[in-house]
Amino acid sequence: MVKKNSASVQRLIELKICQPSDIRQARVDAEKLATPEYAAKLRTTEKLLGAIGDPTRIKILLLLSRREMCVCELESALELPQPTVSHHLGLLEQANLLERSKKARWVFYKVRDSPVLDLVKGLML
Amino acid sequence: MVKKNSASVQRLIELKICQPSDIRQARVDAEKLATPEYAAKLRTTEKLLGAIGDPTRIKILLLLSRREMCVCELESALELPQPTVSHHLGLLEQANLLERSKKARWVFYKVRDSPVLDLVKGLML
DNA sequence: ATGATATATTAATATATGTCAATGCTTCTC
DNA sequence: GAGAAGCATTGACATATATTAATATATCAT
Repeated sequence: MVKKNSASVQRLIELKICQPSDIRQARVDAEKLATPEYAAKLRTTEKLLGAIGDPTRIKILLLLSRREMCVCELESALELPQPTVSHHLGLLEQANLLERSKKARWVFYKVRDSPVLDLVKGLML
Repeated sequence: MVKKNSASVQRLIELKICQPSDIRQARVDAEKLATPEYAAKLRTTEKLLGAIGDPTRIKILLLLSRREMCVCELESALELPQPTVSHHLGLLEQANLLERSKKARWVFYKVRDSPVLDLVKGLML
């Protein structure tokens, strides 16, 4: 199960550009990243971070960070067709960044507290 | 230049589900988001946040957050071909999350301090 | 109940993005 | 200087994602 270092990495050690302990540590880190638990956490994190890597969704988060809004309001504010807005709202909700609630026949979305939201606001406001 | 509210939004106001002031505020927000300065900031933010929305790049950031590493080390740790690693490193560097330096014939990358990096570490470590 | 409204879902298409072989460039070694 | 090592770039391909028309679902008004 122990993986051999590549020739390049061996050379790094021989030339004392890297300490062997560093290489060992890196391998431990890498193996930890390949662990099932880490893989699961990685997927969650990836979905979360992927959700905020889109300009439309950044705009939606900023609009909703002021107050909750329904789909048709966002549609009007963003000047985008309704299925497009719903699609992005769905992704943000799946990433646990939004929360929905029905009022009459409207569906309102509001932001959930999250360090991710704070980051987006910090970068954009 | 003033945009009319959609029929749906008009109805929201008439039924007093939304205050007219809210709708006005939302329009102001939306117009601000359409501004050239905001568009530029949005592109920067999008590139930055897009950079961390990929599992390989998350792994790279975590490995580099311990110490700087050269491409061949990452290649070996991630078990990915060199062009793939270089590609991701390029994106992270363009997003200003990494810094390069040459030592002998190796190129070392190290993380730059950033709230974005802190977020990734917070989510994964 | 019927038609209208608000939203979600589906499906098709276009675009963007990740992957990696091949190649080029630079620096080192001999 | 010739060859090798380390990395970046290019190009081709596969996959993923955004967009949006069409449709489905659920709720409301009358």
